[in-house]
Amino acid sequence: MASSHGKQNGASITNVAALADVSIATVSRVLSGRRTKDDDIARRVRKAARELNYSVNSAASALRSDVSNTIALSMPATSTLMAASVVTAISEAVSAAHMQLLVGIDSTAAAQHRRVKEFCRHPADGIIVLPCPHAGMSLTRGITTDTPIIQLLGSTNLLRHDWISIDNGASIELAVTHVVERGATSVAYLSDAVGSSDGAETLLAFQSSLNMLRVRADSAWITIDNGTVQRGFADTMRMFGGGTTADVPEAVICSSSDTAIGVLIALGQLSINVPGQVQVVSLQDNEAAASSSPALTSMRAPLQQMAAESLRLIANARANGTGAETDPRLGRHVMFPRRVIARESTREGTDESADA
Amino acid sequence: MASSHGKQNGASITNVAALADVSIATVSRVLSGRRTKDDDIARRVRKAARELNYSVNSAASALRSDVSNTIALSMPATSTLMAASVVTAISEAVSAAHMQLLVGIDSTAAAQHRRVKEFCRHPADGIIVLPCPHAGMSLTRGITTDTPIIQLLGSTNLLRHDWISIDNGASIELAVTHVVERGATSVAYLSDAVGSSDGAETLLAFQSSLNMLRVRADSAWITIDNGTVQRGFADTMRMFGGGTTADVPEAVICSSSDTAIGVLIALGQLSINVPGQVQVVSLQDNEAAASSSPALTSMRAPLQQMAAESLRLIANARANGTGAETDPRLGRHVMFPRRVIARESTREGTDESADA
DNA sequence: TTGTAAGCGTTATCAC
DNA sequence: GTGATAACGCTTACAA
Repeated sequence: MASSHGKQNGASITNVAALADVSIATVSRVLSGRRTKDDDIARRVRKAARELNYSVNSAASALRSDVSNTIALSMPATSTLMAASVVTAISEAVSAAHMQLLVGIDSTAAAQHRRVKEFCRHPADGIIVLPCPHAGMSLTRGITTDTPIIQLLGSTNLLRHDWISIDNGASIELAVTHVVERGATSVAYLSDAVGSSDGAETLLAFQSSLNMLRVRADSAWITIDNGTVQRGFADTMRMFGGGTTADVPEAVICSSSDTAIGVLIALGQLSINVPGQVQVVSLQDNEAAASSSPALTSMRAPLQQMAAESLRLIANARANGTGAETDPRLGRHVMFPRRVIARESTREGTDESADA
Repeated sequence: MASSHGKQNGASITNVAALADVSIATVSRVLSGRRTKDDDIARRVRKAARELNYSVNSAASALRSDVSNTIALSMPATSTLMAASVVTAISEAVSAAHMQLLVGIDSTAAAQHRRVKEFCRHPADGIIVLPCPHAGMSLTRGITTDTPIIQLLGSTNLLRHDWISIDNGASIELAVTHVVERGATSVAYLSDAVGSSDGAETLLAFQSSLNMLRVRADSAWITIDNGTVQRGFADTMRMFGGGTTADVPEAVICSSSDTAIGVLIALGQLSINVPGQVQVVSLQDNEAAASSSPALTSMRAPLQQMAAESLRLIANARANGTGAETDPRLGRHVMFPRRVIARESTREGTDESADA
């Protein structure tokens, strides 16, 4: 073998053991925390490891112990911000647990099926699956494995495993509550029908929130269309452009931030003050929301929490054996509501949410 | 150890060898393609592997051969679409090469430095680094490794390794050419000054394009501001809202799609036809661009090509030994211009770019 | 071409 | 608690 390609790093456990004058078994125990005492031996080992710039060879460790310290993530190829934020959140949680993150991105359900199968084979301690938009129930069909699998997001429990998702109903209820607490007595809802079942669920919950919170919504104020800026602009011009005597809502809730920004622009054009005369909220935060003027109050899924919960479920499954063996249920279903990021487009209220 | 946790998959190379009635060495050779003949033995081995649902244990393979078939990607925590698309492109290229992708996301230059150092230790055959926005030259300081490292994007060669980036100058020249070919003789440019050195480079190239292509641009048509929808709306109202006799450009080029969408809305409000009276182009595609009306012509970096080139450079470096040893230069620098995705906001021209 | 056998660096087992 | 030693599953000289 050419000299150009050798060990990446000269130090192995043997060198550390020699320098610390102990056996390799002791080094392994000290460095993996299986030896609790913090005596002279432990210090010597740690010092030697530091001096040699040693870190364990994960391949050897994985081979011997069957623990790879690796989480695998399978997700679709959407270029949506949500997806990017999910990866970031999971990466941070995985790093915090001193693990590595393996990512596979596929644009079809079939490719994702192959990917998950591949992940099951060997190198992952746990698998997180964000199902492709139109994936069927067959995502894990024919796959039998001891590797814990959890589904993140998606509209239905496709995998028959643990499932972490967003509570759409609770989310919009929080949005309506937010504007009502700030004085609104009537609300419009510009729905984005894209995620069909999600959209329907949200719309239903919106209507029940109206009753619960005694808020009025004219049927012309509830529209279903795409999530573009222009749609928000056009809907607002139609709703609010009818002269001073027209009946208009005191708050507008939009599925997408783009739509909400269209609303803001139209209201600005009509010289209607936000949040003074009308409050505006988006159910889904994006980068533009924070930099619009007025800055847009919007909602965001607690992805850090969801990522942490994913790892917790995986760790549990590994500790207890596969969930399906010890637990006859399909799998736990944990739902998180989105949280309100209060910005300038709604009135200041009693609470103050921090804007990350 | 509890029975719940054993081998992920019962089949190992020994089982395959037994079933195919050959030695494990032969199995290894057949399955790794080191044995070219396709005779009865090869078929028996492949059949046995298939029947046992066998796939190599990557940990064992990596341990023995020092080849992990893994590419590591370090990137910042931007939630921008560009970042998401980069990961997708790299993931696809890596999968096509039958490798795995390890991802680490960090929000500070220091964390990224640690990450790259960690990646260098063991489990990666090559490392792709997207530098944090404000990373200094110290990203790989103190890191010595045989693992090939390449920098993707970023404004300067921070790593002193091979570097793949976007040709901003060529990109805007292509944008100007695009509208000029379609009849524009005067152009406005709504610049986004965020990426300071990128922005400056682009602005400079814009101005030299004007001379080269004999296009006019009033100094009031070149503005530098944020990349929001509202900025595009406001700038357009100012430029075009001055009555019918005002001097207005025949094309508007925007750094960001959001800004361009603001331009479209304002022009619609002013009843100015797009692309008939004014063409609009964005230098950076996003999801909203395709769904606006009229659909927005915009530019997109050829990320698939850039990802493939990254892997090619890594493979080269591995084959030739570390670049720095055999090649005294800092590293190759490969630049790709963005490509025009022609949509409705510019007139139909001679060529027709496909919209992926 | 094929089989035999020696490792790769680590963790688990078993004596002490 | 510590140290010797045997695995883990694979690739690769080397011998046949």
